[in-house]
Amino acid sequence: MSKKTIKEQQIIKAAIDVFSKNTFHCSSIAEIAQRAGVAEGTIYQYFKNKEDLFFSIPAEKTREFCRDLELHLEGIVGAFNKIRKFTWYYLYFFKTNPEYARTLMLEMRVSKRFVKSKTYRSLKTFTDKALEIIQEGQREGVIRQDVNIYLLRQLVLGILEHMVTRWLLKGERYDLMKDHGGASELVFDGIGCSRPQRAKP
Amino acid sequence: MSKKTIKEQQIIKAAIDVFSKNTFHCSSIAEIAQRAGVAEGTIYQYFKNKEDLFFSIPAEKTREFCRDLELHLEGIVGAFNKIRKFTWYYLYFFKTNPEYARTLMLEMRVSKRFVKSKTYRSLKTFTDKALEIIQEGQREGVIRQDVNIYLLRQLVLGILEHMVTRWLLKGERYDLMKDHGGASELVFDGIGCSRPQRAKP
Amino acid sequence: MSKKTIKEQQIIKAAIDVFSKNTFHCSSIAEIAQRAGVAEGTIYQYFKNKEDLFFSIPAEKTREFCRDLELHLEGIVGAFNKIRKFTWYYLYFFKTNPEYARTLMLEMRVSKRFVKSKTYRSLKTFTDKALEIIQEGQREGVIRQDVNIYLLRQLVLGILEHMVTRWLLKGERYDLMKDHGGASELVFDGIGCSRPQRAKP
Amino acid sequence: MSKKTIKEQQIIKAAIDVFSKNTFHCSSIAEIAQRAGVAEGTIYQYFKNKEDLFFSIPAEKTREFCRDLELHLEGIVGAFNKIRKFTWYYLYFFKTNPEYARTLMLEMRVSKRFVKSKTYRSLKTFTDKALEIIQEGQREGVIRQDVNIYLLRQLVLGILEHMVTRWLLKGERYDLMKDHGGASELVFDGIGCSRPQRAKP
DNA sequence: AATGAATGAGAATTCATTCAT
DNA sequence: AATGAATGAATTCTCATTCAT
Repeated sequence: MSKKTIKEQQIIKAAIDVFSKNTFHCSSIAEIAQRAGVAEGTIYQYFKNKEDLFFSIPAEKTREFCRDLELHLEGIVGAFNKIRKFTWYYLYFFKTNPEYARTLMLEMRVSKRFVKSKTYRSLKTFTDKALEIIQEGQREGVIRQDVNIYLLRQLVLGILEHMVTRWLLKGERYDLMKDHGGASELVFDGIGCSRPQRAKP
Repeated sequence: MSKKTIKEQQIIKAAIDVFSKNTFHCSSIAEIAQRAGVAEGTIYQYFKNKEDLFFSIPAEKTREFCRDLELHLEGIVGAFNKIRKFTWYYLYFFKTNPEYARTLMLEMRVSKRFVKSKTYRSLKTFTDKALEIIQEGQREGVIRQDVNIYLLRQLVLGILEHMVTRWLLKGERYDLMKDHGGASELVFDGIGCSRPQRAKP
Repeated sequence: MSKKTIKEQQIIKAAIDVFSKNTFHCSSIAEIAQRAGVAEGTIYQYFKNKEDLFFSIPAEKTREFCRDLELHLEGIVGAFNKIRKFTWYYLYFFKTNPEYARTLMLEMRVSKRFVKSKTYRSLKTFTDKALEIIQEGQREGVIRQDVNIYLLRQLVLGILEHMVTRWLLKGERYDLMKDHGGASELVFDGIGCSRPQRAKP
Repeated sequence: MSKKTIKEQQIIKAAIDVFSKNTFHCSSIAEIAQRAGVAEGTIYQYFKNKEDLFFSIPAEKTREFCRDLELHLEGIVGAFNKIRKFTWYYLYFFKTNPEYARTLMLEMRVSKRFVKSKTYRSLKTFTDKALEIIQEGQREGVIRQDVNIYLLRQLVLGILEHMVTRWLLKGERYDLMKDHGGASELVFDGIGCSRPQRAKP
């Protein structure tokens, strides 16, 4: 990792800490600089402005997320099992990165500017993965053919997002994954998946 | 309506407009006052401060929402039909109040201070209604007995919230209700509801 | 006392309370009105503006002070005894009117606008009295002829003022009159008074 | 003097000018900044807030006063002569620093917040000096042994303070030092000092 | 005479960003 | 490349005063 990149990483790490404690507006460049151990001016060597720094966070973190997601899916057979692993990892990732979770879910996800940003599009890698698994499921015949796969993906991701958001707003006072069983059974058993376990007449 | 209440309403109306265009921080009291046709100082006769005004919006709107929801549910028989109406009205309400939708979904819902506020608790009237219908469904036997009703409610409301949020972030460029059929079929046909129409052996 | 005067008195009483707690600027008409049990607008029926009300306080209190001073000096014989009584009463008055003392000494006395005001000149009644006693002392021969009586008056009043001010700034935590003996002995024994008791060679 | 200190001095100089013209409340940061030739924000780099800037004035000036006082007392022999010089320098200092005099005497000296501030305690250097001289006088035998030295100091400083305050309130229209002779003779000849020149029987 | 709702001017403070060193 | 002092725009909130009722 080049010297430049090391400093950039330092700054992003500090930014995650600071942005996760406060609103975008209430987070100050001064505090980020202090935490990163650099001068305020230095931040402007690496990032165009405050918003640019802000949006650099998910770009970085999404790369990390996708890389590890691939590892976790490695060797798993069957779309159904992959979906389980996918949702498990999603919740696990945010449970273990609560600062980032706060920043992404409570600040960025609801920002129109973010949705239009280049970074937002980088999340596509991840949503594509979800779609890919669903399609695999259809090919395998464990997901009904007549279901709208885009709608299905939206529901799955929507519920996951909602679970994380709710957890954050409740102050992370309960185990984010305790509902994993219940909620995902309801959703994934129910929605769209042919349920071979239920005998048909 | 008293003269005092009229002015208060004017200010809230202006506040919804202004807050929906920008962040809380980027919305200025000056602009709200101008839109409401009052002096800046007048706002402080009715509201303690900017945040108080901000949180007064959902208090007011939730009252309106609940009142009309009751009307729409009037005369409907069967929990299943009530849920359909409930989700229909939910989407209809936000479709026809997009400014308020933006303020509530993109700003307030993700604010920890809002979640702790008195106003947040006033939303209980509405979530209670959802639970009531689900319970009715269990009594009627159209919803499985073994399902966790709180989890079910969370899923239903979570998906609705997600649909509205996504619609807002996409710039309201499609019809929020076009998915009503598909999404709610997926959810409500699927989740927990025994499907009497599918004959069992 | 006419109805008008009663209300005026109520307002001045409330004003003394409020102004003595805070700076002129930090005292609000709203609080004075509330304490006086009248509407804010009513105050403007009796006083031109905030400053006018402020300056009306010593006008009123000085009348009270002078009236009672006369009573206390009644029947006292000898300039020297009169001075003692004068200083005693001065300290006694402020000790028993600490709110007014704070307002007069810490706020008004140092205000250029007050020194120029009509009210300031009303204090003349009182300083004239001091001069009168000193002159009497000269006539009696207990005060040296060669002393500048204006300077002498200034010293006496200056020390008294200083004693009260210091007491206020120290939070009124000691007895304002405990030094009466010591200080005034030093001053009045010492200053200017020919001391016939000390025989000359 | 470092560049930082130079700018700090500029600001304090401007602050003295502005605060001496108006009340603390009526003095604006904007005007101080303008006079100092810096941006408003710059003031907040050096001072925590308006009050901090305000209280920095006497801290600075007291240092100057004490330093020069020592020089003026240098080489003077005899407590009595030292007291004369002390009072002379006191009046001389305020006569030549009328802006500062106004700020200190008419605003700060009567502020409870100031009396509690750290800066106020720095004035101790100066009052200690007065006490030291008085004690020297007692040792020399030119001041009576039975006099309360703290009371004596209070009287001396109180009269000086009063002379300056009166001069300021009268618009500095007369020579502050013209009474130096008269007043201090009255006080220092009279109070407490054994007058060996007056032969006792 | 009394009210009190409405006014709107006014000021401190914060902080992202720049740029000379 | 790194710094951090300097900037100055931008905004909330207060409160004396007015005036229609």
